[in-house]
Amino acid sequence: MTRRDPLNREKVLDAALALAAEEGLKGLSMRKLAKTLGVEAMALYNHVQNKNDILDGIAERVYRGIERADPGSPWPERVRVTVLNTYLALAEHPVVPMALATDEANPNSQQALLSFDDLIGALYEAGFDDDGVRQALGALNSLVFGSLLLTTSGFTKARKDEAEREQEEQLLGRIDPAVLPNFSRAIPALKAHDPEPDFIRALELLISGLVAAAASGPGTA
Amino acid sequence: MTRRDPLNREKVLDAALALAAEEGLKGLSMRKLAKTLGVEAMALYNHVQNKNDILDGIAERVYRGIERADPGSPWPERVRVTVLNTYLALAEHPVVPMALATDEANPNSQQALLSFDDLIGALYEAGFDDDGVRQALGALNSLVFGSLLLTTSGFTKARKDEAEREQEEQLLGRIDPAVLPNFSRAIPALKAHDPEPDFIRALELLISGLVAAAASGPGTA
DNA sequence: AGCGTATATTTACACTGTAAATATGATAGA
DNA sequence: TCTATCATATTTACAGTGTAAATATACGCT
Repeated sequence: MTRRDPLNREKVLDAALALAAEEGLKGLSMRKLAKTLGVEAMALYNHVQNKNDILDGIAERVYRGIERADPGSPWPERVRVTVLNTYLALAEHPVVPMALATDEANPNSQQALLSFDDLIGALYEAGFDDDGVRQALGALNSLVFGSLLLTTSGFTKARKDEAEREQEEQLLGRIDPAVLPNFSRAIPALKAHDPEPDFIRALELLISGLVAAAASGPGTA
Repeated sequence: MTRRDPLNREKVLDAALALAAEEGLKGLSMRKLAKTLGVEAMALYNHVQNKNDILDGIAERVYRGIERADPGSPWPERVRVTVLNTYLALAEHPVVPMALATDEANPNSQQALLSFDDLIGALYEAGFDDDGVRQALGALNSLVFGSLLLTTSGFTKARKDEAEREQEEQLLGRIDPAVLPNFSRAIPALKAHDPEPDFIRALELLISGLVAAAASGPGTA
């Protein structure tokens, strides 16, 4: 039953990205994905190795969309732009950091390594030695993925359905200001917020630290 | 078939923590868990609401094990100790950050909120306003979870089995130093490393930034 | 001794990913 | 035009998942 307009990998990845955007990583199943394409589940396997391959594919695609920093700009700016662009690209497709963190997608795709390469290049140029580069890279990466995952998961998730919102209300109601005085006080500020400005501030904090460390000697990040 | 020594919630959580330590979050299934307890899967439901309840339980238990900072110490030290102790406790049970990040466990358990409360208290004492507290808390949390998840997942995972190691070798072999000059150079430094010292350095970086921000005025973190 | 209750098992259902075998239909060659 | 080939899609199947419902078991108490 070859169709007049047969499937191909790109269409499968398109549909997967769309389905994951609606239903999340756990809602992305081969059968449901196939249904959105008007096909049976096993048909997908003609165009894709398996489900992990799909996740690898969408991760690689999202990484490909990351705008690269101007190689001529000073290194702190290169770090800032590379990290921020990575954050922004991944934030548009929360399924990707999720899949990377749960090891369902390969974090070392060729496209991902390109971004890493830019970042590492900037850090070497800053004067860090190998250990310093590893530390700085780890810190920046941690901030990106931590921010993305925390804002996606229950900590501070922006999009909540009715049941979740109700459960949250219940939680806040059960909080005893005598037991958690500081948390209670901070509750209004912790309410769902645009995570991007907070991320940018944290990134600036980290970059300032890196600039200071780079100036004060090689090695220590 | 009540047994001479019946199950209880604590035993289930013990076994779940042990099984998850061996097989990871995805390897933790009700049937396998039951088997380690010499019981059928449905027996677990007499002591636990469902699988999410188990994950909530082990998360809460791990959070309970976090040593709290001396309330008398200066705020940067309180931040340092609270964050580090959180990191250390979660690092011993990687399944917990994983379950929190994937929304399979409740990140706002009573025990978790206790740690948050300490942290938030320290930040208010530092002079941050509500927004500053939210930003600083988010940055610290992101660093903790990002570090934990990245070192657990494929990015820089320490424990790898044979297949993974082989796949990694293959990946490194396919890297073209002309395409990824900086990454190639950094490969030796990126090899599996103890993540804890790197985390501590990154945390110090962040805390330094917070100290500076707190001194320079209220609000901005 | 026998009843009630807490606990454990059995069975069942709707899902999951995917291997293997089969069917379909478009295309290339005679 | 007929037919053989081959890429594509479907069907069937299996082992696994979480868990609802019904059933069986054995303990403690009166």
